[in-house]
Amino acid sequence: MPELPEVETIKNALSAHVLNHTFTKIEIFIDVCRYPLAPLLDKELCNHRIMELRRRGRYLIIELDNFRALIFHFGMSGSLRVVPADEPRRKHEHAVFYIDNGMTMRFDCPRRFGFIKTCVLSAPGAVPSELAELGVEPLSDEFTGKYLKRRLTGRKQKIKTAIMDNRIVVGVGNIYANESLFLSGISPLREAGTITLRQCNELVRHIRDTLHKAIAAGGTTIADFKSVDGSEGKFVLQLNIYGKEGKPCPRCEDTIVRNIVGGRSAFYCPGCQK
DNA sequence: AGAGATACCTGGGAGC
DNA sequence: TGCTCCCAGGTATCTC
Repeated sequence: MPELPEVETIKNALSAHVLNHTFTKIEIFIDVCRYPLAPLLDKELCNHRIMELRRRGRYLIIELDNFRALIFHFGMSGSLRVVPADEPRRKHEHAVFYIDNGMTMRFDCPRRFGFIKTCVLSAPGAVPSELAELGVEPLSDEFTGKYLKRRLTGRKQKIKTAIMDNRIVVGVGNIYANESLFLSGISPLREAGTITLRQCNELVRHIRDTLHKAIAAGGTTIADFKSVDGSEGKFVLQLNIYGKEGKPCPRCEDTIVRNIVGGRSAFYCPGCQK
């Protein structure tokens, strides 16, 4: 699944192929991914220079020279690859962008959880209004224990739900949330507002740590993508708690349990996560 | 307004 | 072997 580091990777690799180029044609092959794809047929998206690629959270933004922008989200199975225009289309390539250099950029999304939106920017370089509410980047200096504590104060929702809320911090998925709560010794069921500053510091440290490990482990994906063959890399993360229901806790050997929190599986050790 | 539930979708694994 | 069922995931939207 494209996590935050992988979207960054996609952005960097894609830049070389599309920056300062134009799309000459856009084709869609299904009506709807997460949202309708018909807006991609807007002629304003073609024959305008691609000015900049940006990442915000798990969103990729491609900005054109006419205030138009494309916002990509890859859901859990989406990807972009750049291949020659005459290469046969794969089953789940739902949108094909023809580039003025003979290549195509293809949006592949088997589970259709991803999306492509179009938007009009208020100014060059502006944040699309759709993304204005997003919280801080987890690897930035803004994401500190103090910041987290401030955002959690007074919140009654569970801590796991809170750290997965992208209005607070972007890019913390279910696996990261489970793992970083385990490493911090905090139960996912804890009321967010009761987490102390000290625990917030720990949580921030472990979220960053887990992300950094994911980046390191994602190296294969990076290499593959740069070769533009689009093959998926092995995203390997050392998991302590995720998916380990019924197994002994690696820290205290109590039995790991699973609970549904915010509609998602929460794995935790009742012995050492309080 | 805050918080929780749900829809969206399909590949893949489990169970029969 | 082949069938059915259910689950995973992030976001937007709905309801309470």
